[in-house]
Amino acid sequence: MTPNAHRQRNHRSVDTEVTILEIARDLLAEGGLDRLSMRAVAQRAGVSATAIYHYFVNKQELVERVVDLGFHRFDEHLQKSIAVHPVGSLERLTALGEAYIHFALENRQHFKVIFNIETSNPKAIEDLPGHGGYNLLNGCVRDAMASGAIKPGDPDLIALYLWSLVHGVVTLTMACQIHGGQTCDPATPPGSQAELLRQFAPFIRQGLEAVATPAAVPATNNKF
Amino acid sequence: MTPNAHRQRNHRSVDTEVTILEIARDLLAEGGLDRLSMRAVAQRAGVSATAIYHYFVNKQELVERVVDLGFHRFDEHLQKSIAVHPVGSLERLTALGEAYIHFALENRQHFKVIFNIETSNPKAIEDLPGHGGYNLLNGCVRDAMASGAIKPGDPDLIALYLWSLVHGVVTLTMACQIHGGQTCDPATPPGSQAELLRQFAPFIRQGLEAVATPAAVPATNNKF
DNA sequence: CCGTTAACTTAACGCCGTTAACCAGGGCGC
DNA sequence: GCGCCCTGGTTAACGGCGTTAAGTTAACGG
Repeated sequence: MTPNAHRQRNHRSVDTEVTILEIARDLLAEGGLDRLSMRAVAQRAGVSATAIYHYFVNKQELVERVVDLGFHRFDEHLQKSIAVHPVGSLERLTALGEAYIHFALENRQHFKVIFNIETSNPKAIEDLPGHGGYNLLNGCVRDAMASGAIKPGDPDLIALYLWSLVHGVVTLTMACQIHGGQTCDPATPPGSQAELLRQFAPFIRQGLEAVATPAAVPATNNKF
Repeated sequence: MTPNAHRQRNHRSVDTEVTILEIARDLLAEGGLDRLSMRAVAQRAGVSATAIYHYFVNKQELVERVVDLGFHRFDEHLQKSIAVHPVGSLERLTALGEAYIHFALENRQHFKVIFNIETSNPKAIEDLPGHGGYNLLNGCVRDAMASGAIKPGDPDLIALYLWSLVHGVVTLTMACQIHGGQTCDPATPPGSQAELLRQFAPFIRQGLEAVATPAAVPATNNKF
């Protein structure tokens, strides 16, 4: 409401638009896409529902704008998380993965909408701000490869591999609670999934294939 | 007392219930949860919308029943896919992963609802039919470990690792089209993601960590 | 001062899930 | 056979949703 911003030919209030966006963001975080209704946003903003249509053509665009905001927060979160680790180190890669998981589980509703879910019109990865964290990951992989921390190979493929793994941990966790070794409570503490990723580290580093003497252990052949 | 008593006596009802379920399944596959409306199901079934409430307490239960059906189809699909491969082989594991991806991308809407997405009340993995394919995977991992194809270790942890990876490929693919090396068209051919998984095989088997002489390649330190 | 236009309103449409009330008809005890 | 209840339906309606249409108010440019 503060009309300190004068000299503008268009008296379109940027304030209201920002307010709507923030309210939409909050409602989304509170209860997902169901809670984020045009009417609910309008009520909380103190305007009529149709007023929103002066700033956004429809609900989809409003949601997309909110998602865009979330993507930028996501990217910032990731960037901060790796900043303290030396470039090219495996720690930097690990921190990135853990930050990914952490953000996703701390901002579930946002994350769900961010990564499409039901919107049914998947965006190209190139359209996402920060490529959905992919370019950060790609950079870390390239650095790690250049520094000799990981094997030489196609950095894009390796980045995709790691991304899939971490993203899978997140989505699987959101779908059904996973017990990372021992924890099975439905509360799902935020750090436990990052812990799970840490347990995966040996597989990521050394792989799964047996190295020598494959005839040592007798096969038990349990069917299920 | 027990609802099973009249369930057996009256005959016509079972037909309609099955009809409703099948229509709901079809509608879901066609256009997701949006298309699956009580009224749409009713119209296609030739009854009034409220008639459905004689068989299902609400939409959520109807969806859950449909999801349950989908889970069983999913499990059957996975079981069939590995049946031709020898127990304990890596091929069996690979086939399982590819079947997972294949089913998911061929039945996107089903898969999305199956793996929760927005239902916001995640089921425990133990409640899922076939544990969401997890027990099959677990068995394959144990067999492969017993036969010496993969390193000894915690089979549950390894299964979770592989599950996360494959699930990540699927969910990431559904979120934004991923170009597995070269393909970038939005059509997303069904086999290309399984191809992606096949490209991951070296990482899964041997890991990423450099094995020797890490000082060979000069670091270029590209930031992004 | 007047016309334009941004900002916002109310009314309404057609969906949606869901509830309430009602009704036909067949199996059952009497 | 008669009355009863229960099953499997019906129609009407409520409140909420996204969205459109039309109208209103006020600030600005000329």
